[in-house]
Amino acid sequence: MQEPPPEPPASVIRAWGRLIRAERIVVGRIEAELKSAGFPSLHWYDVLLELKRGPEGRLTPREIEEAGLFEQYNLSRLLDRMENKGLVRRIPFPGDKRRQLIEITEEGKALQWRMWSVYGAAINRFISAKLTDKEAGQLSALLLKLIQE
Amino acid sequence: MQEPPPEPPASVIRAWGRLIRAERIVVGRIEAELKSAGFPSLHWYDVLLELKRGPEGRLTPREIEEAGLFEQYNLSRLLDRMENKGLVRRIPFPGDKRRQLIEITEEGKALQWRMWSVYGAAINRFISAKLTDKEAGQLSALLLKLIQE
DNA sequence: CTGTTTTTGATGCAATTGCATCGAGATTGA
DNA sequence: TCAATCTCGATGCAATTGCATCAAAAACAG
Repeated sequence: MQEPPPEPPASVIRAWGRLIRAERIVVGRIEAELKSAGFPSLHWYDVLLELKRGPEGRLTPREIEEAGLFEQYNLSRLLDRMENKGLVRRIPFPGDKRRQLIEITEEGKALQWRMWSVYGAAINRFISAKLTDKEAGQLSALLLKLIQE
Repeated sequence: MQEPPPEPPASVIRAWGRLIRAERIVVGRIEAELKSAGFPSLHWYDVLLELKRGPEGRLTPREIEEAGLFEQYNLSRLLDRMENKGLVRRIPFPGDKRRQLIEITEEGKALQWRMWSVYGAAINRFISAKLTDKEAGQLSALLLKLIQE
């Protein structure tokens, strides 16, 4: 015999609802800023930033996938689009013909840089302005608990 | 002359990254549970729940849109799909021929209920298990600051 | 009133995402 | 060694989302 699962606590349900809302609202606002400045979406930015941080500006698709929580098939096609725009370049992976390395181009680096000026300003406006440094730290710590395991 | 915008504080950048990650990870886990139990996505659930709470199980599309942060065109088509499955019904809005009321059906109510047993259990597993009641309250309070304005 | 503007919901079309599966190349295990 | 399995990335096709715009009805302004 199995009991029905206990109702989640009201505090948890409220936190969960706000997590979804806060994420959507802030992402929406930031995406709107990027778009109105003529830039592509945050996904593009994420790929560019990960690559820039990687050794020699290179990562395998799998690494990008994990870092940015992409689906394999979505990333594959996103990289197609980015390659078409000259932001990244696919190069062979030495010693394994299945794999490949994605390398950020100079153009890609430049775009990441230009996007950051808008993105950073948006973060300031939509997040820094609403939280003290201490509160931001508390928020990070709480969210980390959710991510772990 | 305009200064470049100051870099957002590291604490804020970290919190922002975690907000995105936490949301995606938890949504992903919960959606996976729902799907593997044969249920539709959280969007459907959100619509059903809002309707169930509304007076007589009825709301206008605009009200659902605002409550669930839907785009107008997405909601319009989501309601098409839900109506096709017999979960909701469109009825005329008395005194305004532009508007309409969306009414949840008995089938819709039943689905919301069955989904909740899986959804609630998932919330327990993925959130309640990770946060104390007090922490959930702190998280809500911090996220509220982000949402406001 | 009556012409203009606003609100509400729908829809054609393009872009993106999700799902299933594929082919090529590595890796494993008897 | 070599057949079976697994990993990596791509892709056909369906579903969903985003964008622009529309038509109808209501609200508004003179």
